Amino acid sequence: MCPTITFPSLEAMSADIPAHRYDASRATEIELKWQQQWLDDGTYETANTGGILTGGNRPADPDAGKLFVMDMFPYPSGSGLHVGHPLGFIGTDVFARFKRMTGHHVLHTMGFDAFGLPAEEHARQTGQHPRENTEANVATYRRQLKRLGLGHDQRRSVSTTDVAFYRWTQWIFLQIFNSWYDDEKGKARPIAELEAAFADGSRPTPDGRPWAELSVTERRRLLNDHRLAYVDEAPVNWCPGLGTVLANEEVTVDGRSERGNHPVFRRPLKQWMMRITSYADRLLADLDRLDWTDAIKTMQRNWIGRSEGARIDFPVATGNAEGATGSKGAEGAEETITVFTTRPDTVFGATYMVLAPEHPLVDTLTADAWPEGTKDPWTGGAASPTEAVGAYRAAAAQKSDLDRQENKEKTGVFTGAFAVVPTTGAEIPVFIADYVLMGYGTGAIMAVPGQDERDWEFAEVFDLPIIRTVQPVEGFDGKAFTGEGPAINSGFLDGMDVGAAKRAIIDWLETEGFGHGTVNYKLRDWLFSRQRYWGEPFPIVFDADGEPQAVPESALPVELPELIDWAPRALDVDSAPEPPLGRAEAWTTVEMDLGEGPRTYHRELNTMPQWAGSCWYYLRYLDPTNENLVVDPEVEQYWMSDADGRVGGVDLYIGGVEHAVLHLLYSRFWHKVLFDLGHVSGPEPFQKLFNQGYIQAYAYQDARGIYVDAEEVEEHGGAFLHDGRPVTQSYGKMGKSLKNSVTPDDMYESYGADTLRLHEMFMGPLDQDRVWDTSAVVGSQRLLQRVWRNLVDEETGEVTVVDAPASDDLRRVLHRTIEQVRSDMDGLRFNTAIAKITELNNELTKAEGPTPREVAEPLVLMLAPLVPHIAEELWAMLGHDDTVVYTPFPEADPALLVDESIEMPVQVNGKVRTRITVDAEADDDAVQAAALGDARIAELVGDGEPRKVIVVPKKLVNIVL
RNA sequence: GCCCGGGUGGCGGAAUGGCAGACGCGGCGGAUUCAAAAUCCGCUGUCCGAAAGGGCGUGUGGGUUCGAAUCCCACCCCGGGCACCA
Repeated sequence: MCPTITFPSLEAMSADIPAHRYDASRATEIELKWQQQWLDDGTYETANTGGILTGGNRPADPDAGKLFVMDMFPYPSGSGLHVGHPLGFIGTDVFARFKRMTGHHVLHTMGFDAFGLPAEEHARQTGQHPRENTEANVATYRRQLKRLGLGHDQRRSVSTTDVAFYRWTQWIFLQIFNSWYDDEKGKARPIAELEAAFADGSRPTPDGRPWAELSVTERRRLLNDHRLAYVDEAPVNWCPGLGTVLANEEVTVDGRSERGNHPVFRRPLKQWMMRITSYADRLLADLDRLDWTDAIKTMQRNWIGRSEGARIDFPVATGNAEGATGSKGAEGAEETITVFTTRPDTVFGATYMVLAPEHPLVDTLTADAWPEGTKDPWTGGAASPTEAVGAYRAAAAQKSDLDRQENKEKTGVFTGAFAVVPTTGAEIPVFIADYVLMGYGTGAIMAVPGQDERDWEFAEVFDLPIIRTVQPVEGFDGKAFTGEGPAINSGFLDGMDVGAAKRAIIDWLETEGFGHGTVNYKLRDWLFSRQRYWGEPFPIVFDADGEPQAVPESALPVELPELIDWAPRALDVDSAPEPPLGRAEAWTTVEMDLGEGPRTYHRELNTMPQWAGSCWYYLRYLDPTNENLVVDPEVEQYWMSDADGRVGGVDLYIGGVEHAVLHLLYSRFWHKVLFDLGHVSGPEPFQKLFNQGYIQAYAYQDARGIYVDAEEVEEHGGAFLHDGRPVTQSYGKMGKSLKNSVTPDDMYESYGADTLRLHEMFMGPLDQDRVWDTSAVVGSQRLLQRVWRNLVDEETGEVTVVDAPASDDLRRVLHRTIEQVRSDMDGLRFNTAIAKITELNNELTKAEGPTPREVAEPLVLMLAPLVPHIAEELWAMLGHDDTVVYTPFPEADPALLVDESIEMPVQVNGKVRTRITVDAEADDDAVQAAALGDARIAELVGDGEPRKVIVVPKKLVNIVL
């Protein structure tokens, strides 16, 4: 036998690191091992209580509370995940894991929002077909998320681009299409019920003709006018840069596309709309029932923009007819201008009217010649009203939204028409001006310069009279007065306060037939079609008359045709949008029998917007394989209802604040429609919403302003150097453009996934933005190393934990830690939970001798939600053969939370001067005596009596001299 | 302009009427080491002081309170949202 010579490994020789230290390579080994184990065991598969997906885990306790924890699903861009992306994912995962350990039945999974502009734009950049591109990106995301150790039920993961998924997106579209909003009942109803009501005469047709006398096309049009999804020719946001139209919500304040920052133009176009405005009041009212932050609720409230006021009809005094005045109402006049106002009480101060340039009445009203009394500035220098109006409208149409915003000087021209103020009979001139917007209210206003700043400005420019109808407060020296005060110059309203005057004038308007109290909303109907390839096709065909008809449910899914040439064409401003699906020639027409025998129909060539899939994906998580129903009602009820009498829905939804009015509003709307139609059990999708902060990173620019690789920058005495040259520090979103990305892969290599998870949770409160600093990550790794070292011998790899009892002090620290960690985790305060765990571990480090099992095990269990892999490993090393995932979270013994004696600070005049130790049960008098008896205090108090002594039980003593 | 957040050591942050700065990063000192790394121990808001101890200190100014980072008033700065919305 040859003598064997053993060499220490190179690594051990060079680094001289103990063989069993918890370092990056050990972490990686542990992590990959447990990830495979979890997968093999189906550890994160959650059982439904009924329906199809009954396999998987569920708590033994039949009364265990359910918990549906969700992230806003990502769109898999493929341009590289950085450490900022998974912050929220880790947050939900830690919470879900904590809740599993406290006995809850937890549903947690993740899907992919893979249709829509971002995915298509990315495909465009890579030149790949969107489907290939998307599928590759989804696969990458799945791998990256798995490497993080996220406990998702993989069986429930969906992608919006799966045919099996978008089949149901189309089905929901048909539900919406086949519904109308019954204002009396305040809910959506099947369109068939409206048809029945027309047919049996219980509901008259608009023109009064019996249903039976209407032609098929007339009936169809009438019904189509009522549907919640309808085609409308309306001014839309046309974005040639993206080759598509956009929803209002997708256009930024400066009139550019939210995606890609391309200019957006208004142009009329036939498009699909969704009647979200019917739900404005409910979307607003139900916000009160949600557990969301006020910031998000406020944004939604502002977007919905409810305001109370009145509609008032102003008869038009045309040149050839006597102006209709008096008490017979506006019906007698040839034309009336209806305005919306929040201040009907100021109608006596209306001295002119303004229509939006696009207002439909403008053509009818515009006079042939300037009437008597026309002032010079009113004409815009034109020879006739027709000419002036034409020129002004042309100029207004040229203006972009940005122009309008930047230049708020008042412009306008007189139409040559006059209207009659119903309360006074006064004739006032009618103008058009672009400060009145067609998209709000009625597109027309009564101008009351005395009480409205904009009207005052206009009145000054155009030399129009100003009548105050509210008495300004003493000392008011401004122009328009918008505050509270008694009515003046207002006939029968005089002396009333604003509220009373509003009520009185509305009564009068209603009695006299000149108007009525009403509520107005800023919210517009939702533009729902896009001229893009990568989206859900509409399950709609058009008949020979061009009326849309639903594809029967049996014909779903309407599959997206494979196209070689799918890219939108580069288009100029004046070109018409051109849906790429028009290039799938064999697909565009279809032979079908929709009840009138086989006929040829044209398919809808637009696709749905990105939001379609995200509007309802959470429902599919519940029952992802159901081929007969969008979601089994029993399963839906179980996961979406709320036992605590709250509105119900997803129990915790974490995502970015950027979806405050887009996804979160659309989704609520769809959910309410599904609720009205009986497909879901509650009116709201998301009970609790939490917005995680953003991770940003430092970026560095050299003297030329060029960004340099942040990784290569070194700090020397407060100055930053790159390649020896000084650079300036700033910070912003991580990404290629700022050259400051740090990827999870970098972190896995240096520290492992558990350290990354721990660090992201430790950086600060989950809802706060924070700046990434890679050099700080080591602190989280050190914690795990110390925990490891307190339980395991680094040299031998042997567990050092002993079964001897812990000292009383250590035991108290443990139980206090358990108590605090529980409440911190429950409140998503992971940063402070980690700090408490660190303190406990520091106690172990300090203590002489090995760690007692009664501390080691709770420590591992408390860490388990945060760092599941190392926890699982240590749990196994401690001799357990079950997973930590479902092991009960430690509970504090209340008896150990109270101390026998406590230390109390003693203040003199509010400044801490000393500390005394007193019995925890000591009463206030005893504490006071002890404080006054302290030598240092006695010295400060001196001979005199303290004026007052305040004893705050168990907190402190304050002696006032 | 209006509406939300926020402002605390060199840095991330903790404390929501009761000991300001928990926990971590960074820094300084020590132990260990031939040396270094790693590890462990100690110190680390600031000023005065040898020390004991004391002064000051949570954006600014005022107020309430025995006591304020925390509550109230006014203002400044930073971030976000909305904005000719009648």
